[in-house]
Amino acid sequence: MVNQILKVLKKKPELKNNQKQINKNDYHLITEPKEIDYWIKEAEEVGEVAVDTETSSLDPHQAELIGVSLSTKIGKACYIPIGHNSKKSIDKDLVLEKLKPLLEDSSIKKIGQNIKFDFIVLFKHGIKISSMEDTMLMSYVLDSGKNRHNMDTLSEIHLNHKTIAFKDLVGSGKKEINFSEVEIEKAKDYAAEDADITYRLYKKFQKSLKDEKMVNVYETFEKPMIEILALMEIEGIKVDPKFLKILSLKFEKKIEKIQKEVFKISKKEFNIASPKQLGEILYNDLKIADLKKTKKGSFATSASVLEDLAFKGHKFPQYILDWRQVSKLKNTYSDSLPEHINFQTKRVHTSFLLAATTTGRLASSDPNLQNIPIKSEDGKNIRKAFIAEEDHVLISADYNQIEMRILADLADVKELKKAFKNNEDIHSLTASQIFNIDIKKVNQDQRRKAKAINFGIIYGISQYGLAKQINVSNFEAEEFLNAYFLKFPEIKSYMDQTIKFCRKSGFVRNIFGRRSHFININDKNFNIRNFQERAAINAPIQGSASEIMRLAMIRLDKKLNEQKNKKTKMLLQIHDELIFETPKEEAKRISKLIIEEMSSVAKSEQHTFSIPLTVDLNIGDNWGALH
DNA sequence: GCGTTCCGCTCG
DNA sequence: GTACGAGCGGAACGCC
Repeated sequence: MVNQILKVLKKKPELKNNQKQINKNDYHLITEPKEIDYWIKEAEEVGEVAVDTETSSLDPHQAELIGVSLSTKIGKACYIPIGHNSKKSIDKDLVLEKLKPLLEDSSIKKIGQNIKFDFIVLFKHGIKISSMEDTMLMSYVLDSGKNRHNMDTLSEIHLNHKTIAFKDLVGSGKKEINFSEVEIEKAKDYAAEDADITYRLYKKFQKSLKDEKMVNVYETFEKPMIEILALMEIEGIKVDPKFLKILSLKFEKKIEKIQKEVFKISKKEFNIASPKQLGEILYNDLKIADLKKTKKGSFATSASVLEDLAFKGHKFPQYILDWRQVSKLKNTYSDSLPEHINFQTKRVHTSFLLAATTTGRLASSDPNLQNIPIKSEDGKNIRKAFIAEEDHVLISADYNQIEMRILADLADVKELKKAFKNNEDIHSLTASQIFNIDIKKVNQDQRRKAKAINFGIIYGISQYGLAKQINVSNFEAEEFLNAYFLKFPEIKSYMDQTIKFCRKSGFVRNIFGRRSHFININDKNFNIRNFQERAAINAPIQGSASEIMRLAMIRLDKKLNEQKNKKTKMLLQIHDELIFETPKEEAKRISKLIIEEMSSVAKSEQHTFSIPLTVDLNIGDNWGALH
């Protein structure tokens, strides 16, 4: 709820009345290959060039190249049409032959907006762009959390200029046409503008990064990730569609069976997936529960509500929970993953988003491979569909308790640091501290509660939230927290200091200097303010962890490239875990290397941690076998 | 019909 | 009225 309010606040750049007109007289349409030479010479002289590709699809793995635009000077750009349905289009091979040396020349910077996309598209055409700069990532480093980082928004905010909308060119819905059908003159205006705007933004952001001392974050944690992630996306991962088909059928049967039981009780058929209809049945027909509503005034049928009812012995809500779980697995995973298998590579290629989170974490989409099920038995089966090629294995390596370790380092928590150095069980230690008992006498329930508190701390806990989570009274939760802060006073002080700093500055910094902005931290609305405070406490912890993983990926990429045959491929990152694919005979040797490199990030030019980073590693022929 | 929001589920 | 950070699918809604 609060989150949604904040999202609304975040959108909407406001154009000032005196909007700047960008002169388009200096936008050139290239009509024959030799005209390109002029632009290459210009790029060589200035040592940098803004580049943008136009394609037939938003999916770079199946996108056809339609055109390339270049800009070497503010206000001056060209468009090279190579895949248009028009006689004016130039021969693609000739153009790429000319552009290849420029794009691969490491002494000339190639500036793009989300240039990972262009890298992938051109890689498929035999060109490997080097020396990349990215305005999207510069913007992200400068104000993660304040704005979105797409070019239209950036142009409006920083240049006070509204760009030509892509939709105005191609239309939308059924009437949408392919970019290759767009009239070349219009395509030129649009594409040249994109390159021009990108170059303008680059110049502006370059200065801001220096002024705000954010160059290191951009250079160290963003730029090296572009190529690494692009190559991971291009590599993809093998998924067994037959296995998923069988799972879908199994889920289908299970869904039908549960549905029958549900209708037996409701005595009529309805759409179980509709919270509205379900609410009617639950509250009006069956009258199982006291009426509960969501904030918007509709019936509340969330898992926590249904779980409470199920706990009281009702069968109906438990059936609904089971139905939802299985239909989620079917709709989101077993039915949908096979549709993402690339028809040429036979593998699934996710997209890793570098500028999507407020903390510096990556996100994954189309499909999201960072939320593949693991917690339920049915869910685990989905993971078994992710497999290694023949004679290969998958390796998974994950950081152990990374966020608690960061908290220990960041807040300088003596007891925690000691425990990590001695390789103790951190939740048991916490339990022994807050319940004041010997660590050997900690029972399951005490450890469970301590674990919940440790998580809560990382999330910027409230006693109310903790009480709900571990099902104790508010009073008891408060007692636990008091005991906790008494034993770990440095944590309390970290939390207070962090909020204080954020109130004053509007942002917090993680260990490596990245900022996360919380511009509503002083909001007069209690909910919004508290929400931002919790997020501000969490951001340096979650953010530092993501930075550690970035450094590990950069080190590993370098080490793997130094290997003789370079057969081991990094495939996926799931926040604190990396997945690799490697020939069987290399697995042992490479595993050692992975553990070494990941652990060694504890000591880097960027930061020396006061605690060790330990890594757990597993090998198997499918992802399901790795835990 | 099409785009956006709500609700609920998945993960770290 | 609440744990932090994400993305996706289906239903509902709102606007032609």
